Amino acid sequence: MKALWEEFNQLGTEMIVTKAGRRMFPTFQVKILGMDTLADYALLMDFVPLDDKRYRSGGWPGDAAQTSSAEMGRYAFHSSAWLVAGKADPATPGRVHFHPDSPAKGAQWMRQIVSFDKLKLTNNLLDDNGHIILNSMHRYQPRFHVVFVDPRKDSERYAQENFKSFVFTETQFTAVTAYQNHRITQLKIASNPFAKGFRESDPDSWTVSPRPLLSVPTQSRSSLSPCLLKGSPE
Amino acid sequence: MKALWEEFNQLGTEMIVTKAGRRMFPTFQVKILGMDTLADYALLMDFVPLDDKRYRSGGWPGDAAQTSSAEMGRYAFHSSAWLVAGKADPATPGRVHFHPDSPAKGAQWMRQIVSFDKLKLTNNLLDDNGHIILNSMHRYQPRFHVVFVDPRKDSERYAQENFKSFVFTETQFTAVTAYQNHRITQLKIASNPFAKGFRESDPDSWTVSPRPLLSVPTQSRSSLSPCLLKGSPE
DNA sequence: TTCTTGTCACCTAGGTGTTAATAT
DNA sequence: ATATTAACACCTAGGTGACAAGAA
Repeated sequence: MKALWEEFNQLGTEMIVTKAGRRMFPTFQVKILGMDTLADYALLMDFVPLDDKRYRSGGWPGDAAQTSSAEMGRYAFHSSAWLVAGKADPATPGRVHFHPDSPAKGAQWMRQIVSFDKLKLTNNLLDDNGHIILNSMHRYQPRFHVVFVDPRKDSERYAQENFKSFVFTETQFTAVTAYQNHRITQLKIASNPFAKGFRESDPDSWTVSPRPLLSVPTQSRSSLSPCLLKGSPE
Repeated sequence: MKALWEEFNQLGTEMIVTKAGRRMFPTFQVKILGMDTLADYALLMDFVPLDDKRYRSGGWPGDAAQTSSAEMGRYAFHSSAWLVAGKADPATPGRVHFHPDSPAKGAQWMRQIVSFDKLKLTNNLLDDNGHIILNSMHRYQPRFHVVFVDPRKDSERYAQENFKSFVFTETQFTAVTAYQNHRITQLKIASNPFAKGFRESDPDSWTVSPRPLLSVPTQSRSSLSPCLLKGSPE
């Protein structure tokens, strides 16, 4: 699903945040290699601000080249640019999302793709469902962490060497309470099965190729320790 | 939910088995007390034959007292008795269902009621979904086991003392591919939320009392170590 | 004006007993 | 005859963006 992340990223990925908590789409998922089969690991994610700015939806009525004709919708006027609205709001409570299967053996984690589809984003500063709290209209970079559960008694001493972090730049996004770029909306509708109700193309054409994905297999992912991971998040 | 199990048991509980696997209803669930908060435990269930017999649906056309008029359905003729049809079929592959949260700390298990709602029963001898395999038209007794995960290196030596088993006789049942006793069918429809589509009573009456449960709080559960458990399965 | 909230129709995903057809 | 199977309508449970109303 790396291609899908990059397709969103080229448009400027947006993720909805709600009071109750909203899943990410695409889902962040990884294929893991190189773990000690018999050792225990915890897998988790967190989110770091990409900058210290607050954004707002900008209007470029004249930019007809970027936003041509037909696919222009209600928010098309907003979709052409993000403008800096000022300094970032106060940082949200820093939370971490443990993959619910944590802890588990290396063999278990490597058996198949690990999916963080239970992770939810919220803009409620007082959330007590354990969801990730983000500021709307701010940009974030998801991070993935692997923590080795050290069996030694004085494991605290080795905390620094017992985890590795990974960043996939194509998964960065802007948190929003409503989509700003109409092209993002259309791509979500086209690719998220739960949004199928808003598709309006000829149903027959979906039968053969359910998703109009770009077929650009660009290899631009970044990782702090690429040797440990195979593939990339979905 | 102990009252519900007993209500079914008084009629002769039946559980559907299918090729794909079918949940049990009621769900087996327990409230646990007395664990070591910091120790690891695995929780699991298995099923033992209650006897070495095969049953068949018997008909007592004359028993009008038991099966009176209105609630008689298509299988009413069958519902009045179970007849012994002969010796038990060859034993099914003996399987065990680990609660999916296993292993976990005692504190985690005791935090709330533990529910075995992921457990599924099948009659497919070649099942490879890890479901519990049972012979249709045979009677079974569910068992619940608590296994202490011994941190000692030679933990195998203490295997015998590191687990305890519990039996609740009100959860015994006959495995079937289709319900035989029409009263069981009606009680399932009345009490299982997923069968709500088959309820046909006055919708208004459900508003106040969603389930016509018996209010007989008979205390007849058996347990090999009652002191460890509080309450009973649902 | 711009952003946020709550409700909604419309989906996915999967658990029910029913029913008709098939198997034993 | 009796038991099993597979397709089905009808539910629960919850994930979508649209939309109208509200807030800043």
